[in-house]
Amino acid sequence: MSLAVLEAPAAPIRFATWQAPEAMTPAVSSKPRCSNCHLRELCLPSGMSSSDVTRLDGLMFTRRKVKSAQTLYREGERFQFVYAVRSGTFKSSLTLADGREQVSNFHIAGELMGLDGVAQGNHASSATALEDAEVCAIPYAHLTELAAGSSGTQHLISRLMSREIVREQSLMMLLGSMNAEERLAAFLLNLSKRLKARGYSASEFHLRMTRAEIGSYLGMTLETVSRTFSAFQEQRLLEVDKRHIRIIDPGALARAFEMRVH
Amino acid sequence: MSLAVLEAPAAPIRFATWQAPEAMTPAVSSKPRCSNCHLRELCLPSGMSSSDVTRLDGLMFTRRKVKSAQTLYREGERFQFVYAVRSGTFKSSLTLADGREQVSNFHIAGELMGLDGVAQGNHASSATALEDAEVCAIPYAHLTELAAGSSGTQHLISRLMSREIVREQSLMMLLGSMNAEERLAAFLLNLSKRLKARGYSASEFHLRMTRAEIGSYLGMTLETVSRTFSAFQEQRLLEVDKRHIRIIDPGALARAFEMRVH
DNA sequence: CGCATCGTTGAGTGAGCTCAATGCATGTGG
DNA sequence: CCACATGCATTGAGCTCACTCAACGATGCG
Repeated sequence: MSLAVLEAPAAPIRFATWQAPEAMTPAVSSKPRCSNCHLRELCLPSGMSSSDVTRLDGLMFTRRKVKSAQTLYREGERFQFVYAVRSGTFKSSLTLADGREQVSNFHIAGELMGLDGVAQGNHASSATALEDAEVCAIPYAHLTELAAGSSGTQHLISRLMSREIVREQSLMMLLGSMNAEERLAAFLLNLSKRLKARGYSASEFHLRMTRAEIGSYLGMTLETVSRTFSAFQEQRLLEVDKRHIRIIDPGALARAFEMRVH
Repeated sequence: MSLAVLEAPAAPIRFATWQAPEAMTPAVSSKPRCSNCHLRELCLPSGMSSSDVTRLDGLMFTRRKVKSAQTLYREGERFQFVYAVRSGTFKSSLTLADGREQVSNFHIAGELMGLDGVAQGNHASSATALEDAEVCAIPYAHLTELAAGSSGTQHLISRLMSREIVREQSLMMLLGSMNAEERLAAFLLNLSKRLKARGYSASEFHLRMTRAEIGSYLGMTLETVSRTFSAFQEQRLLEVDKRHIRIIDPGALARAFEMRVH
């Protein structure tokens, strides 16, 4: 890959009209629908009117199981599908020249992956399952077809992308102006909120990623991640047992970086 | 502001249909058009077919002059317009709790600002002119109206947003895995490329931002920026006189970080 | 069982931070 | 026109946080 901040403007790209699902995607018994999905409040239809969600049911997409450590797509591959996580956890990552990987995001149920591929028509990052997972593979060309006849769907796509821009801006802020404790605190509180929104405990959870992956995401080494976990435990903010985390004092954890970010 | 990585999913947002331009935007003699703008290859119409650009001429927008140090919009303000830079330089920034600002981008002629506002309906960052400047203020609601009748315009918006996502991913990579010299080299080469694409010299230019702003953007202190400039000068990679930069050895500058990013 | 992966912890180091002094350019008011 | 203030950049000195290198234990898989 090459650093996008160094790239010249992109060449024109046209997306083909969507056609029949490919052989690689396993056949499903009955057509899956967004409107009766238990993740509809969090996922693609989030914030849509019910009539728009009904329209979204016209969307042809397939479910796909992904085993732990398998990749859903790799950077540079042709961009065809946007993926919504149904279950499991994914990481998005880029590979640096020296072989190290840079993790750019983690995705849990109800979250979308692959929108970075729209820009160039190729995926800008790779997506790897951190545990056995299932996704909805949504043909992007078909999604835009649908959007052509529905301003609700059109706004939806724009909003999802803009949200991604805002999210990354925050992460840049984190990487640009926080120390190790603040970074890890922000990461844990963010994960906690997302899990809570999905009906899981906000205070106790299991990390699906290694210390190295957390470190890569937060711009620090795995040793520093480990030491910072230990430090939080000594301060009685957390209980840490390998990947099992219990947040004892969320307030103090929040204060760790609310000094910098209001 | 609050860190978006900590936020729960957004509430539904509807954009009003665009109406007449507001009193705050000065009247213009004749309706400005994209199709005969000298920046059309770089700006909004970039990569569009000529028929789509003709369609884009239906877009009602106004020109607006901005004095140095004036803000175009502030974080939290209602998002109404997307801005295209016609001349001058802008910075996008967020304000941290301790009063420090975090610069998230610099914008020069032909570049867009404000797309981060789509997500929440409010601007997620502020835009400040670093020199006297002029922008095209494009009503976003009107842009989406236009997109509803044109898949080319619709793709354009998606692609521009996706490009922004990819750009920020690169910056995250920079902030997460590069040292001071690599960061400054990447910044200078990026600026050089963008200036070259606009017909300016790639090797000699004037920085419109302070050392503090560069430092904030790159995640380092102004002193380290200054020292790194001096180091590059000693290595005969640059000639630096305050804000005037001459790149002597672009190859060596590129090698400074091509070791990490291919 | 043996090997690989993952996590923890220690010791030492250094890149980049903070604090501080100084110089230069520009603007302003008397 | 001078005196003074202000903003920006440079440079030095010292320190510290997070990095590198290393050892070691635990876990899990083929």
